[in-house]
Formats: sequence, structure tokens, C-alpha cells
Amino acid sequence: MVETNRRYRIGEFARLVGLSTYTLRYYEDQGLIKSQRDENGVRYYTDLDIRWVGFILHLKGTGMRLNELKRYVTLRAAGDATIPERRALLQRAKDDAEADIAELQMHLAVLSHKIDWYDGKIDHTIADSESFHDYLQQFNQEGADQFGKE
Amino acid sequence: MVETNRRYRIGEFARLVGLSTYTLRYYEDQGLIKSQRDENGVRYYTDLDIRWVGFILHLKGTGMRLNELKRYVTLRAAGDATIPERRALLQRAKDDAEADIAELQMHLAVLSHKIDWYDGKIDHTIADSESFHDYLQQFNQEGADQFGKE
DNA sequence: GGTTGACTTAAAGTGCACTCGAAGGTGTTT
DNA sequence: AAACACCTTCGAGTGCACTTTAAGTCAACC
Repeated sequence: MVETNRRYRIGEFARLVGLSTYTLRYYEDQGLIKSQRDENGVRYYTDLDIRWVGFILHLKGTGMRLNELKRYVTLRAAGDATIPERRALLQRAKDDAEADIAELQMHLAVLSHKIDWYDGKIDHTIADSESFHDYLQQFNQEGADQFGKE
Repeated sequence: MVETNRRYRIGEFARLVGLSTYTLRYYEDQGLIKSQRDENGVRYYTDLDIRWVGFILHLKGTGMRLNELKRYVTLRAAGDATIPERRALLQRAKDDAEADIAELQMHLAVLSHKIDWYDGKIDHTIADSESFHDYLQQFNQEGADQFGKE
């Protein structure tokens, strides 16, 4: 967290942010990050770049795709006037990620029940004859159909 | 949820489970599902198959890959003796999915803060000069570094 | 008797995000 | 002087899970 003026060459930078040098150059090609060059044309990065890549990785981590990320970068480059649009883009990403989480949790619930059911089978607290489907019924609240479709 | 003895041909079945006919045949090739055939060699499926595909989709929904799914199917075919192993496989899937959710939520938190920060910029309750990085500091609990690496 | 929907195998195509290699170069370190 | 890390372009390869096409056949429905 210490603010330094160090220059990081691509190899060290890659280790710092957890990406490969290939990927860093690829992202640069794609316009997601930029690097500066020393007098020999060798890329270098700074602490500010670490932050930026960190943020990119958070966005990617929510499932945002490179295309959206590029759009974000373009807006950012266009100045403060695009703040509302950037906000909207992030809001959409947030909503998407929340929907993903909700879906994941729904699937997870079934998985958990199945594990419980196996436990019942293993220690015989559930009859050998009881099917998982029947067992599941007791957890089915109204409105939640088998696949979670609306 | 009504139990019928209906036979569904692939087209109807595809609509019922939300997969394409291509995908159903592909899954069959991969050994994930099986179908029966009528006297003309035409595939048909039953309500039991709907349940099975439903369950498969729950597993897939937690991020399980076809390979793992295949392993599960193989174990299932091998009978009750494999129940502990199947349980373990599902437990791993569950743990993975929970880790995914936790990670997603971590990234989401940063995203939310960034949105709040934009809101501050828009209504000027945050100084024009304050960087997101500085703003973020106030939410950083100890142990949570920038990228969530351990 | 034409449309629809099913069947087969096998191969190619798609989309995404990398990931790698070739081939030839520069500069710094041991 | 060798080893190492970096540079370039650019095209090919990878992995996953489909998705589509081709080419030909068959049977039911209107």
C-alpha cells in the first residue's frame, strides 16, 4: 500500500498483478491498459497501473467481458462528462452479478439437499425407497418450480 | 408437477427442459442422458428424464463441467456402493460454488463502492479531487488486500 | 403429396479469452 | 560470451461447450 515511484517492467508487473506477460500485452493490444516506455522502448508500469489493473480484475471478476471493459475504458478516456454513462454501465454489471449470485444460490440449494439426502441414505434415516425427487418436495416453496424459470 | 406417462419426442422435450435438440443429442453422445426409442427408432423421453435433466442443469448451474458430470453419471450407474463417492463429488461442487459466490461478492463490493463514488462525484458530495483509490481505503478492513489474494 | 420433424455420422464452425511460438532484434547482468 | 529479459508482428493453438451443416432417409399429418 506504500506509494512508490518505482517502475516495474512487464515481468515484475505480471507477478504483482497476477497476470502473465502474454495477457498484459494482449490487454494492451485490446486497449484495456497502457504502458509507458523507457529510452530503449521497454514497457514499464507504475503503482497507478497496479491500481487500474486491480480494478479491471474486479470488473472481470463480476463476469464483465472484455467488450464491456473496452467500452468503459473508452468512456473514461472521454472525460468526466461520461460519468453518468459509466455509472450506468457499472450498475448493469452489478445487477448482472447479483442475478448470477442468486441463480448460483438457487442451484446450490438443490445441491445441498441432494447431499443431505445422500447422508440420509448412508445412515438410513431416509428410506431406501425414497426418491430424491420426493424428498425435495418438502423444500419446494410456491413460486419456485423445478428449474427456477419464471 | 403432475406425473404422467407421456412420451416426449426430442423437439417437445427440448422445449420442456430449455435445451436445444442439438444439445440433447450432444449430451446423449457424451453419456449424460439416455433416451428410449419407439418402433421407428425415434427418441422419446419421459417425466423421469425431465427430472434427470433438471438435476443435471442444477449441477451445471453451480459451474460443474461436463467431465465431472460424466463421472457422476458413471458412479450412479455403478449402483449404491458409490453413494459416498457421489456425495463427495457433490460436496466438492458445493464448496467450489460457495467459493465462487464469495469471490463474486468480494468483487461486487468494490463495484458497489465505485458506483457510490460516482454518485458522490455526480452530486458533488465527494470532492472532485478525491480518487476512488483514496475513497476505497475507508472500506478496507485488515486482511483484505487490494486483490483479495491471501 | 408436400411439409414437418425426426433419424444417422462426421466434420466444421463459433465465441471467448487467452496462450504460445517463430524469428530476429536490443540491452543488461554474470 | 552466454544468459536473461525484454522488444516486434502475426498467426496458430487451446479449452470448453456447444452449434450448425451436409446429405440422405423415414414416417406421420393435413
